[in-house]
Amino acid sequence: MNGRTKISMAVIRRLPKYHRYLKDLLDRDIKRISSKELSDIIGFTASQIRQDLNNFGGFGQQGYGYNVEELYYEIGKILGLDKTYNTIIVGAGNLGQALANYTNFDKSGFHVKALFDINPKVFGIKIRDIEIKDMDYVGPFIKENDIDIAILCTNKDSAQEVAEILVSNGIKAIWNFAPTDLRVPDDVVVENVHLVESLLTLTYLYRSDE
Amino acid sequence: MNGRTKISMAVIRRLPKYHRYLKDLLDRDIKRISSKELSDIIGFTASQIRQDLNNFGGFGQQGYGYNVEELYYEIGKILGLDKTYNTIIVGAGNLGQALANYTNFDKSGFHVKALFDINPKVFGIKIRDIEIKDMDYVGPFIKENDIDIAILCTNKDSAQEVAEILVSNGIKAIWNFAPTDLRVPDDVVVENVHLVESLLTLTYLYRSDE
DNA sequence: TAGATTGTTAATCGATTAACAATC
DNA sequence: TAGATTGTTAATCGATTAACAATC
Repeated sequence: MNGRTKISMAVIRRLPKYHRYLKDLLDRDIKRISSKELSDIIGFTASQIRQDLNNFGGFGQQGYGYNVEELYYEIGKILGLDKTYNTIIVGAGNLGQALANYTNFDKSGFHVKALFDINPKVFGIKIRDIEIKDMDYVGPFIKENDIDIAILCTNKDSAQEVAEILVSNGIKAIWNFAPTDLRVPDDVVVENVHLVESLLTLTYLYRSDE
Repeated sequence: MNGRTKISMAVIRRLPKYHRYLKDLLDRDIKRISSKELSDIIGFTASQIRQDLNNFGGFGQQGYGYNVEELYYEIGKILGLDKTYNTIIVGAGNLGQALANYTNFDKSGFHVKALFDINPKVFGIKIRDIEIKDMDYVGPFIKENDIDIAILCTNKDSAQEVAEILVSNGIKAIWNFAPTDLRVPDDVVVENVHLVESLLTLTYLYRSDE
C-alpha cells in the first residue's frame, strides 16, 4: 500500500504507456510537452493525462507543460524502475527459453538469474549463460540470490502447485504466463499474460468486423 | 460490426475467461451451472455474468441455469472458434520462434503456415515443419495460403513498416508483440501483447505493496 | 503583464451491481 | 405447484471528460 489514496488499475495500466511515449520524446530530444500535445500522440484526452499524472503529484508547471526528462524519470520511479530486479524463469519450455533470450528486459534492469524445470534432460543447458536448474533446488536459490520476481512458464496443470512452492519460498511477485488464474496470498502480486485470451479477443474483433 | 448493439471492450475481454472456465467445467463433467455458482469460481458477480451473457442472447433457462456444454460452444462461436485460422509469424527471432513452437494454438485451430524474416541466414530453417521464408515474398504467400492473421514479432523499429506491408497485402488482423502502437486503417484489427507494459504493472504493484 | 497550461472541482458518461418480475 | 434462477430494468458506483480558477 502506498501512503496516498488508492490508484485505480485503469490508471496504473496507462503508466507504462506514458513511460514508453516519453522515452520516444526524449530520444527525439523534445524537452517539454503539454497535456494537449501528448494527447495528440498518445491518444488519451489531455484532461485524462492531467488527471492521471496528478494522482502522483504536480509534475507540470502552469503555462509551460511538463518537462519530458523529469516526467519520464518520475514515472519510471513510480513503476519501480529505480531499482533492478532479480528474476527466475520457472518452466524451461519454448516460452521460458524465449523469455530467457529476450535481452530487452535486461536493459530495463530485470536480470534472469536462472531457469528451473523438472525435466532432468535439460538441467545444465545454458541460454546465454543462464543455466537451467533442478526445480528441487529453487528454494535455496531464491534466498541466496535475492530473487524478486518469478516468471511462471509452466503448463496449466502444474502452475498452481509451482506457484505455491514459489510463494512458500518467499516470492512476492509472479509474472504468470500459464493459462490459469493462480490462487495466492494477499501479499503476493500476480500479473497475468494470458496469450490465448488475447488471441481470442483478436478473433472476436476480426470476425465481428466482417 | 455485428448486427446487435455494440458490445463494450470490457465485456469482450471477459469472454475468453468464461470460455476457459467453461472448458474446465466441461472436463469435470459438470452439466449445468447457475450464474451464482459460476460467480463463485470465476470471480465476477452473478449479476455481471447474466448481464454479459445476455448481450449475446438468452443462453440460460429460468430455474435451471446454463447448460455448460451449450454455453461453452456458444461462447466459442462468438469468439470465432467455429472456424480455423491461417496465420504467419513475421519476425523469426526468439519470440517468433517460440510462438511457432507453441502447439497450444494449433489445437484451437490456429495454424502457423510460415515464418518470415529479412535475415537470409535463417531462410529455410524449420521450426516443427514451419519454414522461415524471405519477407520479400510475404505478399504472394498471404494470397496463396489465405492467411487471416499476422503475428508481428519484429523489433519496435520495423514494426510499423512491416505492418504496412502486411496491410497492403490484405491482412486484416494483426497480433502485435512489438512494443509499439501500430497505425492501421479502420478495417484492420490489432491486438497488442505489450510484455514490457505487463511487467511494469507487476513491478508497480510489487513496489507499492511493500 | 498577457498568454498558456496546469491542477482540480464539477458534470457526464459508462460499467457494475442490485432488485425483482417473468418463467422454467 | 413451489422453488430456483434467469433476463432485464433501475440504482449505484467509478472513471472519463469538461470547465475554469490558479499560477507560471
